[in-house]
Amino acid sequence: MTPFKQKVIEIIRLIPYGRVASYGQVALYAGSPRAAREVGWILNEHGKDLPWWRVINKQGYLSIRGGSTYDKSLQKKLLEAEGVEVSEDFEVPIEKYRWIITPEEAQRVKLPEDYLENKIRPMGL
DNA sequence: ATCTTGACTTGCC
DNA sequence: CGGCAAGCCAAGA
Repeated sequence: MTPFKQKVIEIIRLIPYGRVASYGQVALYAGSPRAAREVGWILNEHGKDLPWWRVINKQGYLSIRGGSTYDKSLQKKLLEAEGVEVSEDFEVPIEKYRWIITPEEAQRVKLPEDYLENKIRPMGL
């Protein structure tokens, strides 16, 4: 269990009910802006202990692949149960539901200071 | 040690 | 819209 993994798990647990975050966003908050792929790997491994359905890709699509333990239909159901809109083709208006970390939470997970000073936001925001 | 893969993202046609 | 390459980090072969 690497520190990065621990962080990622911590971050994902911070995502509130009814909100979503992208893989890249989680990676960013965990201190490695480009480790989005690793986030997916971690979710696949620790999904059972996490609100895995609140993590989607940046374009708003549910990224789960066929072979995974989890599937899009279940994710769609779980999201809708929290009030998040999911279209027929599994697209979510992510900007509408995106979770932005608060300074308090950032401190709790020891997010490097410059992330806050520069007011770094999720990629593309 | 080296190479491939992946629930990703971005940039460049 | 769509495809493709590169970057990233860890796991497995």
